[in-house]
Amino acid sequence: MIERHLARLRARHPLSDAEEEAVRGLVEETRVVGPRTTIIREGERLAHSTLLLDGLLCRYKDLRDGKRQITELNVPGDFADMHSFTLKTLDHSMATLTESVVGLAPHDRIRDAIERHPRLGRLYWFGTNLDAAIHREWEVSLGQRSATARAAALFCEMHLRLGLVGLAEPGGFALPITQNELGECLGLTPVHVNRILRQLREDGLVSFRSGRVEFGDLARLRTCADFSDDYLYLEPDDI
Amino acid sequence: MIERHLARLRARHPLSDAEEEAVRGLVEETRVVGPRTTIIREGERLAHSTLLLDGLLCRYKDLRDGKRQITELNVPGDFADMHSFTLKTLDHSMATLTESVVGLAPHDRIRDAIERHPRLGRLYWFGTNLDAAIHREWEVSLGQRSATARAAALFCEMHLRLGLVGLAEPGGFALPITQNELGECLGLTPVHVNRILRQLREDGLVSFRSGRVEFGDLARLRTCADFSDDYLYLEPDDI
DNA sequence: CGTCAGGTTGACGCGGGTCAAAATGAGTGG
DNA sequence: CCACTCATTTTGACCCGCGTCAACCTGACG
Repeated sequence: MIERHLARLRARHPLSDAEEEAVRGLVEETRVVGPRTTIIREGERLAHSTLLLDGLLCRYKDLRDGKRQITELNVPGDFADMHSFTLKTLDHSMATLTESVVGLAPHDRIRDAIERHPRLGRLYWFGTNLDAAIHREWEVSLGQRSATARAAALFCEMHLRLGLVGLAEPGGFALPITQNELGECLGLTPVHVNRILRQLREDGLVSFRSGRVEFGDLARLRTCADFSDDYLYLEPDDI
Repeated sequence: MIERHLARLRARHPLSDAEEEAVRGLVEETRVVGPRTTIIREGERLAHSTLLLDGLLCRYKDLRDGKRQITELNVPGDFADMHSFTLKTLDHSMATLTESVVGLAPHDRIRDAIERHPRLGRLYWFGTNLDAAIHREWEVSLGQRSATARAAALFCEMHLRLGLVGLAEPGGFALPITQNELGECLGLTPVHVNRILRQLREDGLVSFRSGRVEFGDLARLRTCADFSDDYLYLEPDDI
């Protein structure tokens, strides 16, 4: 199942055989985790990074008043917390949204692989910088976009990211999360999420129903979100 | 002026003499840039990273309707766009807020230094992961905090980050930006920024006037913001 | 003294939050 | 197959934080 991770790496940067071999050697152990389970708690000391092989994860931060903000979603193929390699402890928690399969990659294995293959280090560094770019785009959504545009932008993003690992079709994709969880991504209450989903559906832009996103008019949806995919760095490049 | 950068690195991780020497060799050229000047435009291809030696920078993204969201502020000592080392092109623009002095570090010098000193690579990787942590905290602010709490949280963050490089006093610090720019950080209109600043001032928590932040009651301000400094990773650690 | 950027204030409107209740639908056990 | 439970979705009524619009004030600078 590590193929998805390799596919995602290769989509942007070619991999040598030796690099591929090194990547395959990173995962020490795989685990199956049930849905809605916190797997890493804010502040916990970590000696491994988590590769998402299948399922859906989120990063989130809790607030005093019981609310939480989801700061990113992770799709299969993502090294969900490669940043713990240098941070040692995370400023946020991580939880599964659906049942997931994760691979554990000990930090010392990562360090060895990187020292032997410096370019691999740059590729994984790129990966964490991509996470930061996604965070920035979410900041733009949360700070400037209307509720409707925020939802539209999220659907556009997830469509492309899931597409990279073969988990999206041209007309839609599975996103098995609740409207409440969608609200925690978008900084909205579940009630208002429900209202804007209805509006997007009635306008024929996109429908979100029983865990699936189905596009009605992708072009108009992109316009509604003022969406540009630049921040996802889909184009291959030297590194 | 690179001392501030070295001080910031050393505050979290000890540096060997060889590493320090390598850092000193990164900057090829320094430039003075006037206030409110865009120095890197979204999408531009970059062959160097920018070290902020003095002044204040911001990263921002423009929207179709003319608004913009500032996604992070950079303080002296920050490698403002180390992420361009792996991304090659940025998903956002960068501009000075005040007159600034920047050092240009060519990517090939960075690559050499890192291959010779792998730990230095991890230190700079840590730096970009810290940026991502700051982005996440801003997502929390933008998504969940009230306007007042957002401003309070930003003042707390900048106090600590500027303090790390000796640019803050216990009771306040210089933050020479306009209320409009503050609004672009917080996702608020300048009018509303003005109102909440008045409220924070009248409540005796903090005052923001003619480019300076003066704390009235730091403890209550932290409570008001639900602020925790964990995400700034102030504690030294092995890497 | 004029100009102009930025700060300040007030009146008013709207997007999204809050509260409450009902509808739906996926289990689960009898 | 039905009855029951519980999470989730849906809808309506109402409210408030923040945006909008517009005017005026302040201070730096020529």
